[in-house]
Parts: sequence; C-alpha cells; structure tokens
Amino acid sequence: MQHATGSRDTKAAIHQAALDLFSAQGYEKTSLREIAEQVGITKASLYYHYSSKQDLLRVIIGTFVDDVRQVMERSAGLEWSPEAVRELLGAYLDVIIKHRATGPTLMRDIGAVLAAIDEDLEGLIATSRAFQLWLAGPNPTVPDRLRAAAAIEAASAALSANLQAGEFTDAEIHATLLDATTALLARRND
Amino acid sequence: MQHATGSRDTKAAIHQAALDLFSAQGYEKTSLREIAEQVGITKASLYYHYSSKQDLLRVIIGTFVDDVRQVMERSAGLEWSPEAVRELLGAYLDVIIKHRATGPTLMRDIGAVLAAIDEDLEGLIATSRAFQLWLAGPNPTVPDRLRAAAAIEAASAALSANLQAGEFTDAEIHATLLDATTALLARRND
DNA sequence: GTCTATACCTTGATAGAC
DNA sequence: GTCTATCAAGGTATAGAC
Repeated sequence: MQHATGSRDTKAAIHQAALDLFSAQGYEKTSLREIAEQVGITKASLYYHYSSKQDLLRVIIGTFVDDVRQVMERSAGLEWSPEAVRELLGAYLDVIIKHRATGPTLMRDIGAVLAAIDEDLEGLIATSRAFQLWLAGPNPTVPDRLRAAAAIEAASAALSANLQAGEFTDAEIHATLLDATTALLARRND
Repeated sequence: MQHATGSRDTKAAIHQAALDLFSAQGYEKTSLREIAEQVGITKASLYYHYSSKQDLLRVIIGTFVDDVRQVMERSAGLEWSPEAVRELLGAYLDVIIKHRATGPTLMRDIGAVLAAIDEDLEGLIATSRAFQLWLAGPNPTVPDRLRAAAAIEAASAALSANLQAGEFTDAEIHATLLDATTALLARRND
C-alpha cells in the first residue's frame, strides 16, 4: 500500500519530465527550473528526490548502461566462434534497439553521460575493450581489432539521429545490421 | 609587417589554449575564466577577440566541418559505381583521419558542436542525408539505406576514443576501414 | 517525510573607463 | 586592447514550514 500522492509520484514525475526535456533539448540546455516548473514544484524540491542534476541523468541512463554492460560481459565466459559472435552481436543490437528512444539524449550529451557514469567509467571502458577484443577473434591482428571497433560502431548506428524518422522498423534494423556487422567482421578470413 | 606581439598573438594564444582545454576536459567543463587564466589575460578580454564561447568552438571545429562537407558534396555530381563509392569513402576517411586529434572534443561535445554550427546545420544535415542516399546506390531498398548509415558510422570509428592510444597508424586505419566499409555496403548484391 | 524560501557561488556576457 | 564592475541565470546547500 502506498500513498496515492506524495513522494513516489513526484519522484516519477520528475524522472519523466527530465527524460522528456533532455530528449527534446539536450542535457546541458535543460535547466532544473524548467524541470521543476513542468512538474509543478520548486527547484529546491528536486534536491529532496535527487541529489544533483547529474544524479538525475544517471538514473535516466542507468538501465541502458546496465543492459549494455550485461551483454558485453557475456563475452568473458563464451568461447569465440562465428556463431557466438552472431549471438552476442544480436543481443547487443537488441539492447540498442530497445533503448532507441533514449538515443538522442545519449548521443548528443555523451560528455555529460560519461561524467554521470563516473565511478563505473573505468570498469565500463575495460568491459568495452574486452568485448571489442573478444569480437576481434583469437590471436587478432591490428586490422582485426580495427574491424571489431568498426563493427560496434556500425551496430550503434541504430541509435543515430538519422534513423529516428520512423521509416525503419525494429525488425528491419536488427536483421540488416546484424548481417552487415557480421559481414564486416568476416573480412578476417580474407 | 605585423607587430611581434599584440592582437594576432593573443588571438592565436586563445585559440590554442581553448583547443587544449576543450580536448582535455570537454567544452562544457571548460570555463572562459580557465582559458583566460592560461593565456594570462582577463575573461572580458576574450570578448574582444571572440564574440562568444560558441564562436571560439566554431573557429576550432570550422575546418573539420568544412572538409567533411566538401567530401560529401562531391557525391552530387558523381555517378554511382562501386569504384566511385570506394573513392568517396577513401576521401571521407582521409578527412576523418586528418582531424583525428580534434576527435575527442568533437565526439564528446556533439551537442555543443551542433549548436555552434547552427545556421549551417540544416544544410549540413541535408548534405549528409544526400551523401548517405548516394552511398546506398540507385533505387535503394530500406536495408540498402541502413547499410549506408552503418558504413558512415563504421568509417567514423576512426575518431573513436578507443583508437586514440596510438597503437594504430593512419595507413592501417585507412586501408582496413575502407575495406571493411566497402564489404559492408557490398551486401547490397546478396 | 515532503516541500519551500532564500541565499551562495560560478558562469557567460555587457558596459564603460583607461 | 585590456581591465574593473556588474548583470542575469544556472546549479547547489540549508533552514525551516507543514
């Protein structure tokens, strides 16, 4: 049983308003006054629910970062094979596509996002590097590693602002990009 | 004949200090006070040389944006062919690699960069879209256009922070990414 | 436990004196 | 060309009302 009004609703309302405004105008261009105004409270009240503007961003992007990390970490216990590559790339694409809505905020304000992650950043970078290295295959050459980096970047194209127009379906994006990144990595054997 | 000191030097010194600080800490996290301090002048004096913080950023990234636009615009007068694709992608990679040093600033503060471009932004987006469409080939399907977007993204991997470590040479990056993006686009015929 | 009033410091920016 | 003084707006902190 929870109160029909009060803390819970306000906190959620702030979260929602922040997400909307960040997506529309970006993190830096959105002021706490705007957010508070939209919720119908005062700027100072935000600080009861969130300890800072960065904290607010951290909560918003939290699930995305966690999802990405989870997929990347799976590579640690998985033996490399073309099938395994296809599976992990597919899972990665699923995550990206799932969070397509948060995409604009994430892309536009990478700097702020990285700052918000902060303490986990080193770990995330290490995880990302490990994933990239795993993708490159056993005994990778320099080109292999470059291709792995390019493949991740290509998959992330699903977040790109150019695709936001709604002309592409999730299924199309998944199938096409999985195929494309797989083909890109396959140059390894040439 | 120019003064050994004065306007010219100060302006250049500001430019250099701003580039250094933006690269090291990002655009938003760098204050004009910091820049002025490093140059040895006062904050207000910056405004004699540059009309705003954005203006400073605009000058710094100016050549990069111009170079990119120039390459993309070449697609307008070029008939599509696999060879033409390879040529333009190569030119695009040349530009990206040439500006690798500015990469971190550009990637981290995309939002600020876009805001700084501002009046040219619509034109640049249109140019970028046209280039992407050209890359997709004649009578492109939906997957064709997705692959084109992915290819551009993959080529831009050359700017990625993960590659900054200096473990890759310009030539390696150029050759590998040109080959990889070409292969990615070639799925068109499958 | 939830929210407001108020004040503090930094920032980007402007005006005017030298 | 450079400085001092000043401004509005932003993020932040706290004391206290209910």
